[in-house]
Amino acid sequence: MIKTVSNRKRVKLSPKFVTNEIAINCIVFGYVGGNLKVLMVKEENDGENKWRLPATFMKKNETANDATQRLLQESGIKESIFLSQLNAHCDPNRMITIGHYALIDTEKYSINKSTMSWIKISYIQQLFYNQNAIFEEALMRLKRMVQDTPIAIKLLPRKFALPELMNLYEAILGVEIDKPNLRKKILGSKYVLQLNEKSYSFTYRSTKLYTLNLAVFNSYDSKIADYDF
Amino acid sequence: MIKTVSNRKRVKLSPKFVTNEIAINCIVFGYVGGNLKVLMVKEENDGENKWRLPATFMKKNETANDATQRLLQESGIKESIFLSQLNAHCDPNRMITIGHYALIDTEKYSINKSTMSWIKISYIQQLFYNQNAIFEEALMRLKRMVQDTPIAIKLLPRKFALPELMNLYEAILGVEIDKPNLRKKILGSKYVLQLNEKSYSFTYRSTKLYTLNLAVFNSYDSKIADYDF
DNA sequence: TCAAAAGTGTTGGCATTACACCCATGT
DNA sequence: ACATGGGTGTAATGCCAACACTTTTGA
Repeated sequence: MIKTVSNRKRVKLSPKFVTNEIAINCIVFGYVGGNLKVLMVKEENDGENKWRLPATFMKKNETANDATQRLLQESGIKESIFLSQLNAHCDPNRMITIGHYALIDTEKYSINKSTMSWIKISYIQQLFYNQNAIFEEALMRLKRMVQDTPIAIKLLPRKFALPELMNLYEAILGVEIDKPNLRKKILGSKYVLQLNEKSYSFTYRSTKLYTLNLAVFNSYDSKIADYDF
Repeated sequence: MIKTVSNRKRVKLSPKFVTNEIAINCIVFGYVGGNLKVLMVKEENDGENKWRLPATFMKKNETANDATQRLLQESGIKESIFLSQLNAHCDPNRMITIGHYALIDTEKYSINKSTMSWIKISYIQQLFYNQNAIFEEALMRLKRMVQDTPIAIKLLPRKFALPELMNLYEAILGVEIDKPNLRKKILGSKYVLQLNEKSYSFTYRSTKLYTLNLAVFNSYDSKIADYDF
């Protein structure tokens, strides 16, 4: 067996090693008004209103995760469905930004800052600095997760219709979904329970309502944890 | 369309926001002597030789990727098959460590530092600080990649036998592989070309040798790029 | 009454799994 | 000669994509 170091002397940094300020930003995904949206911050710039990703800096005694939780709290989001770190992006001589992405149940929590709002992902164009790269990374990770786990259901309201879920999948993946196959997959999975109610909220048509089968869903929690990386 | 900020005033940091020193470490995987191994650094500690992951600190003008490349260079590794960032691990009040993992063609490059050596992954026990978490993360990412892409072939010597590839898969995934099914998969994929040679190097038995079909393999480069996240 | 959208059923193909088996060879 | 490990073939399975189809319902 290989013996490894259990405690090590404190490293002394020579001047050539820089220390940096650490920025945190978070791509917050939510399903709002039938659309996949991202939480953005309004910023006054030369009298014009423009948008950027929510961001903060790491404080003393905080981990990156702590700082991100704080960032969410400050926006009125007490809890997220899922939160994970993305790559750290380095802008030499400027700063290091650790990206994150979060999934939010927008039925449970509403943002409390007038400077923020939900922006449809198709509207997001050119972000400044490295924020586009981080956004793309978040979207790619969301796509991967949504294809391999049932987590998308948690983005929907507690009572939802299958066409609504299909609409969400299409928004996230950016492709058309085959309706019969999606129904088979979802209903066959036992993730959802059918309710004795019908809805007119999503479309003008009435549709059967379903709700998450928590017991079955929770048995997949360990699989969802894999998507931390 | 939403307008976004294209340039922003420099942020002034208040004293409550800390700046940190950024450590880099890298889990370097290689296939050596029929085993999956990781590059470790010998460290004198109270007269005993112990092992740790290769590490450095980010210098001025460097990105995390730059620093990792430098770390590899300093060990004699000019090029890697694959290199990707892992999560940043935060130890409050101490430092931030950005993990990386690299795959190395050990036939092409040999380490030039007497303080380093290749350690079988099954021998790696308790690492100090957060290095275990980073190691587990690297291994999980490697497993995922190896299951979904043919990259494992690139870890092998230029000429290799199928039982050797099978052995590598078993070492990485930690499970038994069904021999007939693996053969079908690999040979059916056209990733490999059969050579008119036989080998006695891997086992005492003679086996047919194969080599990577670069043209076919390269058509999957874009898929491999997905594993940056 | 008609179009659009909800909802159902059938099919074929592809990939994965399990496993039985033959063959070559080093001891 | 025989055990070990290299190498081959086949059948069962399950998943997924494609698509034809019926039913409902709001306008």
